Amino acid sequence: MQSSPNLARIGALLGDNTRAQMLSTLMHGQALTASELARDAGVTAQTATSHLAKLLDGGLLTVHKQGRHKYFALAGEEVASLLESLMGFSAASDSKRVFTGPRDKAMRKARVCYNHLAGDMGIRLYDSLMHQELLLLRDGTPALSQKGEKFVTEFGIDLPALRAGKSPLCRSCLDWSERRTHLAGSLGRALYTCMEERRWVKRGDGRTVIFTARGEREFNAAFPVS
Amino acid sequence: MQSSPNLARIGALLGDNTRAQMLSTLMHGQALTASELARDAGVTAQTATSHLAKLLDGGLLTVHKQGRHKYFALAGEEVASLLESLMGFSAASDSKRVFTGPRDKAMRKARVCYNHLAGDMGIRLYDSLMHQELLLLRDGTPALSQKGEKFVTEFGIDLPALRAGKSPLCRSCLDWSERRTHLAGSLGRALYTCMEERRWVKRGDGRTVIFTARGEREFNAAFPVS
DNA sequence: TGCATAGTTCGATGCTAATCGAAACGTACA
DNA sequence: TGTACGTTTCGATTAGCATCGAACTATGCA
Repeated sequence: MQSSPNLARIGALLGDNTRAQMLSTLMHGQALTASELARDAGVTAQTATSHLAKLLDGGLLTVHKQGRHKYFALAGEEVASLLESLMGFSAASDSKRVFTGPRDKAMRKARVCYNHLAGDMGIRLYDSLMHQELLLLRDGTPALSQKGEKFVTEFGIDLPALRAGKSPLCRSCLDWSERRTHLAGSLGRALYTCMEERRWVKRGDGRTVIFTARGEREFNAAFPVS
Repeated sequence: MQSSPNLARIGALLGDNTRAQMLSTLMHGQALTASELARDAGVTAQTATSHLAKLLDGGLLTVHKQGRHKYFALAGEEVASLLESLMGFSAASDSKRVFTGPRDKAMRKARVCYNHLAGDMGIRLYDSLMHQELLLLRDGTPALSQKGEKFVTEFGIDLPALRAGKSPLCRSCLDWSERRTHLAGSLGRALYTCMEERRWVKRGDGRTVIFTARGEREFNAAFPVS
């Protein structure tokens, strides 16, 4: 009768502070070991184990064993995207809490979301790609135009390698601070990686991304908006 | 440091069976009284009161008092859309549960999602509007073309009245069964209402929507796909 | 004015789940 | 082979919260 067990199940999974903290941390995009996650969340290893087992069972995480370590990561873009919208909703409805610290300002400008660029700069990237018609919407999902394929290849991206991967090339992801959509997918991640390699950006505290002065200049030149 | 309290807060709200059931029920789109929701969820009125207070406080519901009754409804499209994606995720990851009953089949074909049409038929509607260029994408969100304005007016929709309302005319909503986007917003709701008035559809169990034979024929004629 | 019904508040109860200490298991490395 | 470290299992404790009975307030109707 009720499809609610579904909802309650996933809700309960997200509803615990420790697990929420772990998921938040994993939104950075890196895979982390059980003990790193435990330390970060401020619980003992035993407790972390039980939480991670639940998150795995719920399909939110994947694990990959390496020697005596276990690396945990978000199960995929979909999970990241889901979390991003939840956090967005939460931030919006949570008007009591004032989000005006410098840290928050940096988060709004640029942050990483499962290894792709989000925040104001993420949206500028998306808008620019759209505006230059490097990216087109096909059935509601973004796709590279021929011009776009040429562009990203020249930018330094190995397109065939990305296509060979199992995750989709382009996905859109809803930005919580701007309520606008930006580019995710393996292409989104590759673009961000290129920016790191070019030293346009470096990671700040938490999920924040900091543009160097030169980085921002070159970003604006490469991705102009109207 | 952690933006997790946000996540945990909303998660905890959704993580209770009774509250999840209430939200599920409210996804039908109708506003219901506290006692109706209590009965539907199988709890006493006191319990329902406490849950509804929490959901209100969390920004998921709105209330509107009428005499000695209190009508509760989802706080808006965004909430509905959020719940829809959560349920979708849940259904996808929940591969143990087999979703093959006749009821589920009906749900996949057509259901109501906060008073607009979802499921297979919802997507056909969206695709048809796009294909006929009645609907265009502007900055990623759908918008009516001039041709589209004419079309929906002739279909029997009072466009100026919708525009006067506070909720946006067009929104896209992600369909959990099809993983595709369909039309929400006040226009989406108005189109569904028109279909009910024309007796193309009637409500079935839960959120299911049943097309009459004539209804489906006329729907297909009005909204052809490629 | 009085009665019925909708909704709320309070307090007590019971269940679920998070937490950690202790101890085990498994892998790496010397 | 032994030691160190990452991870897991088990059991006991505890805290939070959903639930309901009982009593209260508020609204509508006769």
